[in-house]
Amino acid sequence: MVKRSEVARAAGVSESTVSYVITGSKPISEATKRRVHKVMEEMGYKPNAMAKALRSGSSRMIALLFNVSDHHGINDGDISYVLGAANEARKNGYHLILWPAYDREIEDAILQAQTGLLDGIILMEVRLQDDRVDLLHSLNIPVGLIGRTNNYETEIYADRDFEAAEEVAFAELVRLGHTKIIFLSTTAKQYREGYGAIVRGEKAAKFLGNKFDVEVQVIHASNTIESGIKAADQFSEKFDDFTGIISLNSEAVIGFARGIQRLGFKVPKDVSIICIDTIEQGALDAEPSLTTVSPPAAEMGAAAVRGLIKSLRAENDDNSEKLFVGKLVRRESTASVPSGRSIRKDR
Amino acid sequence: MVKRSEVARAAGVSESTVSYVITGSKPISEATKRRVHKVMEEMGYKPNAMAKALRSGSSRMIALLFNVSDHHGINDGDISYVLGAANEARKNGYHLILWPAYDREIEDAILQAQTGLLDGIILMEVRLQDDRVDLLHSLNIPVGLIGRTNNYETEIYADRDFEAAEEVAFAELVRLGHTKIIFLSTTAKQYREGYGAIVRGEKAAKFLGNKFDVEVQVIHASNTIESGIKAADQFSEKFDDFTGIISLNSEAVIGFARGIQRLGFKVPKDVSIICIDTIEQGALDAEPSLTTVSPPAAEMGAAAVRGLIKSLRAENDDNSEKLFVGKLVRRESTASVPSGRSIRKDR
DNA sequence: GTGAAAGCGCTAACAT
DNA sequence: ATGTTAGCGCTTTCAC
Repeated sequence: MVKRSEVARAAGVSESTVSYVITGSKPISEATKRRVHKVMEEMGYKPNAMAKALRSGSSRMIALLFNVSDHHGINDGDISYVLGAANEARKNGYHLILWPAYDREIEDAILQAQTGLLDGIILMEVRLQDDRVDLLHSLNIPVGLIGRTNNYETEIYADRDFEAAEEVAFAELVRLGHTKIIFLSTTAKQYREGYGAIVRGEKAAKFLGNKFDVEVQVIHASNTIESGIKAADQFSEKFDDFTGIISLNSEAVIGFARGIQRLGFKVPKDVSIICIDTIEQGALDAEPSLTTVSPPAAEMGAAAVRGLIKSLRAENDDNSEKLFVGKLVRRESTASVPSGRSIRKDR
Repeated sequence: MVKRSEVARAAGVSESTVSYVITGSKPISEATKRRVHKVMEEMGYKPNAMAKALRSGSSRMIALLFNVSDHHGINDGDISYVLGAANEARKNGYHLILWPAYDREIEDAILQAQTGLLDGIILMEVRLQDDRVDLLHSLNIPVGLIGRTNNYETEIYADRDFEAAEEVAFAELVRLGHTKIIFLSTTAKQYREGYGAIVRGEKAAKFLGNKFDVEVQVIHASNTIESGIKAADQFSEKFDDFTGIISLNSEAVIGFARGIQRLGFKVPKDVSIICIDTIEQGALDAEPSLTTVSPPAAEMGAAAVRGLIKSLRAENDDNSEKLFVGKLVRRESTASVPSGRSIRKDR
């Protein structure tokens, strides 16, 4: 590896001059610049990243903490958030370390931040009250969130605008004539744990029910197909006059769609379904394919990283987008309510 | 940030002694060790990672190049390989940088390896002849593969043992009485591009057909549900007396299963399906759920990283596992061929 | 516009 | 068993 000093000698200048040429931090004559560049080129000089990091006190590394656990499978769709984040980091001269975190553990990432390995940390699956966020703040470790806490005004984050996203879904169903809408959420346990998506999502559903003057009922299911199928039973027994489904549960909705069809409901003839939070692939795999208002996951991952990097650079970030809606993609699961509709269950 | 010299002063020893205590590279008296440790603890000393990296000439960073493109969607299932890799890196004191690569580009990763930012690179979607591998070798940049080239004997890699995996599937179908088996592969284009999975997969299928003395026909489809549905037409027209399907195509198989059912074939009553290469979630989402011999993706990602790290440490790696089979998981898509069976198409 | 020199925090060869 | 010292490759005052 050829180094700075060798380049300097070969170019007949001092080491510091080479630095100035590279960083542009001082005015250097055109002639010298050219000469130095030429020598660097010829010698195949590559500046050493670790030396720069040591000197500058910044590793340009960001860790993205990716929660894994043995209990529940990984959310395949999360790869989009992660890739969006990694891509944005690279665009800005940073690098994204993928950091598997068991049980939301954060200690080892903190340790590495304190050793100077990490300039900052990105958190996913944020709760309204999130110990991890508080802890990182108290240690002065820069954090960006995909999601957000209750007091997000002071945070760096990128999150879904659940109300706006659901409003798109409600508007679509209302436009199609639906007036009785089921909101398929996750379990009470997860609600209690305070995941922003769930709490904000349910709240928005109720609010929008009023706003659009339609009846809204919430059904809970855990994030599995099985659980969705069970939810379909519940639907059939208690809510079989409802015609619209808006789902916040990317897994269960697949089972739900299957379940109600097994019970004799036609999708979309009898029941229309829109997914708010979804794995795109799952929505495509489902039968019929599901209409969605999907989160722009890659953009959100990118925005969280961009915000974090701006803050690391002490740049202002006031005008950047922090809340994302997502676009309505109409697929096979939505249709108008037939005039004079009444559900027939073919059993 | 408290540093080495401060610890040394506070403990009344020299800086190097502190180093020896930490690295254990020289014998130090128990008393001194204890004292130094106590002081480090009290002062909250954290060794600086960048200084260590500079000094040691090793960043302990590995980049995993993740191919992305605008043409074909990302394979959601790949997250398991990536997480397995990241996890293994951390276990060994390394860190995995997720590196999105457009069009299989590798130049910027090479550059960063040359700046000392990267100790090594992990490649996915490896082709039998892979320019990227050759290039990295020629530049003396350590590489690990998830997948493998034609001359893999000298490579660090973790790959599927396609023949063994398919043998599990063949054996299962044969056990169930199937004697006419369709092998659902990907497109001719991808075959020509020389992806190991496809070339080795098809070859193994033909070999195993002979070995088990069953008839094998290959059907090609691109990696979409639509394409799988079309393949079902082909099946119905030309191969409707075939009763077993073994699929190497994780996307198309979902459409294929749907397509043949629409055409009146019952799964698994008339046709049994086993997936060799699959996204677990997709196999669960499908209706009926699909029997699989899935790749142990996380293990494979881990093995590739482990091999690379061993090589970076100049350790011997001869006895480690490089080829992975995967386990048969029976689900709803497989059943015995009814005695005296003949396919009825209900149309 | 350019150079000399100090130092980021660590390690290890060479003392003692 | 412990200390002295040089230096990893870079940046950045401070001089001229």
